[in-house]
Amino acid sequence: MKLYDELVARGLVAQVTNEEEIKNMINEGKAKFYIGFDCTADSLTAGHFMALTLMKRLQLAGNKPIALIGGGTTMIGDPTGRTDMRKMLTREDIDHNAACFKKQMERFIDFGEGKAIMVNNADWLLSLNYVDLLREVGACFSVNNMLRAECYKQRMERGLSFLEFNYMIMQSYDFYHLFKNYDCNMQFGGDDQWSNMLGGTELIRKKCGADAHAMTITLLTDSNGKKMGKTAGNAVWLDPAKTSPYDFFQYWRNVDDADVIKCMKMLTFIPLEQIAEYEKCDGSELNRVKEILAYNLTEMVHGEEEANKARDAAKNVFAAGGASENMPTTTLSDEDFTDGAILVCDMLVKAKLTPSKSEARRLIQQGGVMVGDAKVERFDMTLTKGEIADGVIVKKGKKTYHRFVAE
RNA sequence: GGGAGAUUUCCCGAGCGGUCAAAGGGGGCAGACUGUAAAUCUGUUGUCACUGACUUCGGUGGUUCGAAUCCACCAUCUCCCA
Repeated sequence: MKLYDELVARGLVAQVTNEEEIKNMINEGKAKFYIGFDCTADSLTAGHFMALTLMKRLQLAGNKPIALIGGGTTMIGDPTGRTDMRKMLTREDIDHNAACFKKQMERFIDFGEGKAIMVNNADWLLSLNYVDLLREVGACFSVNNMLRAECYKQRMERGLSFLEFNYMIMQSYDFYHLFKNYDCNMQFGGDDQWSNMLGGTELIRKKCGADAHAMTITLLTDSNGKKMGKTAGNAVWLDPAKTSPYDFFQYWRNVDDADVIKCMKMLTFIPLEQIAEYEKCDGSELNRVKEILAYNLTEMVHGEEEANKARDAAKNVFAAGGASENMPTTTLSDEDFTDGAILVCDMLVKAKLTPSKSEARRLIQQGGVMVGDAKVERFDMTLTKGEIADGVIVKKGKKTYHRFVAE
C-alpha cells in the first residue's frame, strides 16, 4: 500500500488542498514539508506525538521533513480553540522550551545530513519590521476573510486581541519564508490549523504565483469527542520527569474500548493487517490489545527498557497484586518519622498521592486506601519504621500503587 | 473619548447584610458492579491541630455589632455610541 493510502486507511487525513497532487508527491518522496510546534511548555505532549509519527512516516517514504519550532509565533500565541488569551511567555521561557522540544524530537526524527532539518521561526519573525511587513504581505490578506476563519469564530464572541489576530499572518509568513528559502512545498498540521495553513498557501500563491500544499491530520479525540492525551486537564507529557513511563503506559492501557483501534491506527507503526486482526477482538480480548497499544507507544517514547519496566510493574500490580521494583517509590527518611512512626495520611501527601491531608483523610474514611492487603480503617493509623522497612505497598483506589521504603 | 454591565471556590453558574465554606451542573476522587473498559448507582470534592478553628467570593480601603452581598477608588473584560 502506498503511503497516502495508508495515511487515509489509518484515519489520519482530515483535509487536503489538492488530493491528487499531494498523493503523488508524498508517495514519490518529493515533498519537503513542515510541521510547526509552538513551544508553550517545556515538554512535548502526546498530542505532538502524533505529528511526530506522521513526520516519521513521511520521512521513511523519502520525504524531507522540516520541524519548525515556534520561537517566534509563541511570542504571539495561537488563539485557535481557546476561549481565553494565552499567558504571555517571556523570551527566556520560550528559548528554554524550544531547547527542550529539540532534544525530544531528536529521538524520533533522524536529523542526519540531508534527512531532515530543524528551524526556529524566531530567526526570521523577530527581526521583521512592522511597516515593511505590512507592505510586503499585509496587502495579501483580506480582513473580511480572516474574520470568517473557523479558528477565530469562538473568539469573535468573547473578544480577540489584535495580537492574537496576527497569529495567522505569522504562520502564513512562516510557510512563505520556508517556501522561498528551503523549497518547502507543503505543510502539515492538526485539523484545527486548517485556516492558518490556508493563509500560507494563499500568501505563496499571491506572492510567488506558485502552488504550495497543505494537509491536516485528524485530531485524536476519544469517543466522547474530547481531545485525547489529557488526564484531568493535564497533558500527558513525553518528558519522563513530567509523566513517568509507568503513568504514560497506564494512560494508554486504560483507554476506552471504543478508542483502542483508532489509537493504534493513528499512533503506532503496527501494520494495518495486524490491526485488522486486533479489531476482531471483542470484550475482554480487547483488554489485551490495550496492553499492546500501551507497550508499543511507551517503547517508542521511552525506549524498550522503560517499556518493559512499565509493563512488568503493571503486571505485577494488577495480576499478582505484588510488589515491584519498578512501581513509583518514595523513600522515607528519619525526619519523616515522629517517634519512629508516621501517619498513613502523611505518607499519602508525601508521595503526592493526595494533594492535601484533608483529602487523604477523606479518602481513608471512604475506604479508598490499602496498606498491603489491609484496608486502612482509621485516618490516624500510623506505620512504624520497622513495618515499612524495605517495602510496603500503599494502594490508593484500585489503580494507583505506590511503594514506600524507609531509609 | 462617552455610556451600560460584568468579575464567585478546578470549570460553568446561583447567591436575600447575618442561618455562606457559599445552591445546582460539569469535571475530579473514592465505594458498589466490572475486563486496569464503558454505562449505572452511592458518597465526596477550601485548609488544618476536623463534632471545632482558620482562610476564600478581581484588588485596596470604608460603612456596619456583622459584608460574597452596601459605598469609594483601582484593575481586567464584555457590550453600545464615537
